[in-house]
Amino acid sequence: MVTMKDVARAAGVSTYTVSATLAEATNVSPELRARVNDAVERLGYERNSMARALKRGSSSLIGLIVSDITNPFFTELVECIQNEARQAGYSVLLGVSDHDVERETQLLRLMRSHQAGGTILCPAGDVTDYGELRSIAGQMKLVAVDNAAAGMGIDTLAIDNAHAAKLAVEHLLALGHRQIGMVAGLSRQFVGQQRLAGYQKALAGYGLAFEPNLIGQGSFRLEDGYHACKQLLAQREAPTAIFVANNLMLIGVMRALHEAGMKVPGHVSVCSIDDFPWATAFQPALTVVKQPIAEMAAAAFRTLMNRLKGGKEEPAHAVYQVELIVRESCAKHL
Amino acid sequence: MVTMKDVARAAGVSTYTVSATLAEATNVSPELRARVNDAVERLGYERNSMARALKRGSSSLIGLIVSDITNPFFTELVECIQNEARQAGYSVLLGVSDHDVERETQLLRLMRSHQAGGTILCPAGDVTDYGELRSIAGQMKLVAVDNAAAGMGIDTLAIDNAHAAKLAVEHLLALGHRQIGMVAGLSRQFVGQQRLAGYQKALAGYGLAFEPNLIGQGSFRLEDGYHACKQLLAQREAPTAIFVANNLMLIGVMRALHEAGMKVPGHVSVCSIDDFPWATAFQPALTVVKQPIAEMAAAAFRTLMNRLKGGKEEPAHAVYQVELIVRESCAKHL
DNA sequence: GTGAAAGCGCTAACAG
DNA sequence: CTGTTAGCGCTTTCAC
Repeated sequence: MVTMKDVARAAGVSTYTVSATLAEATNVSPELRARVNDAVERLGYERNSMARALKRGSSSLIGLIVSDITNPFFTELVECIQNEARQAGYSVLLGVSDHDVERETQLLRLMRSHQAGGTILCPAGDVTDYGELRSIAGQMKLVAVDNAAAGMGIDTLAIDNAHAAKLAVEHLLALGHRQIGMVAGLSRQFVGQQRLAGYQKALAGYGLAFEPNLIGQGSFRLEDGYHACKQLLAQREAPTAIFVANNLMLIGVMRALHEAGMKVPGHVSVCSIDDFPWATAFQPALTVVKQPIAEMAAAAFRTLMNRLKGGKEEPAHAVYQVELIVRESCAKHL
Repeated sequence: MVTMKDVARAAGVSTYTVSATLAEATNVSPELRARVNDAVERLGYERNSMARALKRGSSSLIGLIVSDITNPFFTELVECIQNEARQAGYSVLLGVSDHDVERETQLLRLMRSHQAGGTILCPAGDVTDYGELRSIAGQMKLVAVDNAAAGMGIDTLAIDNAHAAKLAVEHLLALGHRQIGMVAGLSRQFVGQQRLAGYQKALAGYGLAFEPNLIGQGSFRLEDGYHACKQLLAQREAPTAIFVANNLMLIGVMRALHEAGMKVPGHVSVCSIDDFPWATAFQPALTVVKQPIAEMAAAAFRTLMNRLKGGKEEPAHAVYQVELIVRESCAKHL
């Protein structure tokens, strides 16, 4: 392994000159600078980030923890944050919690151990799970996205999930549906709770009673959507429309519907939260509530950078606007 | 920041004892071990991976470079490799090259700079782009997956892309299609070249002439599929079937077909390479050639670990079996 | 404008 | 079984 010392020797200068040249300091004479660059090139030298981080007390790493990278929402979030980070000269250490608070905790420790100055976290759990979150994080800055609510003591960014769900369900209601099923998400997460609450609120707004049999419980995974939908279909009074709490479960729902020979929106209308590339390729194109992912990703990174630069404001909870995108998967109930 | 020294002082032992306890060495008395663990707990100590890596000369990081994480193939690959790595005590530093060889090179340098012992790379370019790959990598071990061919001087894992394409096209041929269009991928990548070659080979096997007008050129991105498909549809003699070189472009194709009011498989049959979760949720469910992603991911990681442990075999090129999964998107041509 | 030298926090060889 | 100590490669202060 070629070190800075080697480069210094090859260039006939001290390690300081090498370090300064690499850091693009202004006080190195053009001549030495050239000799250094030449030696770097010739030896194929690459600066050791570990030694650098150790000395400087901080690495150029940020942590990014998501619960499930195969969920298109998170995929895009990772893509966007990764981009932001690269442009700012940071690299991302990726962690996947698989919706497991335990594993999330380990990952947080890992990020800290790697001297990540900060971590963007898509929490797997509830606010109650995060009592010791601050102590795990230590000096590391934390920003929570998606499954986050005010009161975690850190900066958070999310949509108004109850509102998003309400929007979708009201769309169904406005089309005349009264038997509206829901494939709900993890009830121990805010996101799951709030989307269910939004559904109930929409129903209540129309003077409709909440019917527990119309709720299929899931945990945001594909298979959950599949099974919950089958279960819904088996009801005495099957729903004429189904609201699905996220896109991964929507896949499962569509698969179940497909298998059952149910046409969308002919037999049953479907809408869900989270837009994704496939939504328009579908026949019918899928009606969804869209979260502004790129915007949230950029803001999350910006928020983290602010903290890294020593921002001392009170932790803020930013709420992002969603948009109902009406396509073709919901029809009037006759 | 709490260091090992702090822990040692708090526990009334030397740093060695702390280090040994943390390393689960067997030669620390239970009593001291307990005192150390207690102090670690109390102080919220987390070992500094940077210092550790610096001292040991290697970090517990592996690099993972993919060209596009929103491509479900890569998403799943990342998911799988990430899982393997975690189980083996490694963390993954994620890089996205966006099909750009230049950026890929930078990422490789980055991985090296972070002391990644090895990197799993999904190359963005052609073999000719990799003359200096070894010098960029330095001591770092490299394993190439997906867009890789023998002769890169490193371990590679891939499917037989020509065969995969041939399989798909022959399926179309067997159904009676003779006007078969193709939405091809980046011609500067192996994968793109070989899938096109497979298409041509299948045609040749049926004594059919290659018709350049039936090829829509793309670069594996969603929009390419969309535009290439539109272009194909505008031909004097529009194809009765379309073979799409990857799943991201397939989205674009399905979107274009949807917009044009073309029914699948009524008006046009469609098949592509890469299975993905949505394929069965679609109506019709999509016929695809499936790559054994989990298997390849596990093998890639295993191969890398072998090199990390000093394996000295000749670089090998492992070829994986694909499988044509016939679903509903291809119908007999009447 | 440049060099020498002191550590950053940790591991491991050596000494007890 | 435990403590002491010499660096790992780098940045940066201080001296020239």
